[in-house]
Amino acid sequence: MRVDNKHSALITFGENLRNFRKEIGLSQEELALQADLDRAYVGGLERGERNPTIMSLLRIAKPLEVTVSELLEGVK
Amino acid sequence: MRVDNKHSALITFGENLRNFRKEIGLSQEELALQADLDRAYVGGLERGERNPTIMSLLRIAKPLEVTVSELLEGVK
DNA sequence: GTGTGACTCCAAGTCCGTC
DNA sequence: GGACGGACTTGGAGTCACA
Repeated sequence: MRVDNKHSALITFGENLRNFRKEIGLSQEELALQADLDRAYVGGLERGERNPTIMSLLRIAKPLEVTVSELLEGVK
Repeated sequence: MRVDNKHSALITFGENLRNFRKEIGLSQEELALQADLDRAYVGGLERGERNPTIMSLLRIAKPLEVTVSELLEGVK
């Protein structure tokens, strides 16, 4: 299920994710492939519609070459 | 269900959490109350047996007066 | 290349308890 | 105060088709 009531924390995380992804010049599709995730799932993360767990954050962080902590900078 | 195969990322997070909690001088029970979480759940987090979501991290971070990013420092 | 709704499956998170 | 377990409900993980 998607997060209907989008929380600002998830929006902020999604923006961070999108920024990091673009910096490295990947498409959602390419990132999804490298993170071994579905591209629709990655898209949902960027739009703040998902509330991922630490382990999911870890899978996303690795191909972006950032830490989980960096992905969550400014999240409150 | 509890996480049987404890991942090092979750162990690291659990240690961070325990350190922050003790610094502020709260019991697991008191923290759970302030975070509006179950006391058994907070214990499980500290032991690295749980894989929390961003929103759960946020609830824990608030009473500890730290950021989610700080809670996940060193997690990889 | 991305957004979105709908779906299944199983883990996140709750609530009770004992030691 | 903290570790741990059983049983339960909710919601995240993961996937697909189609726009």
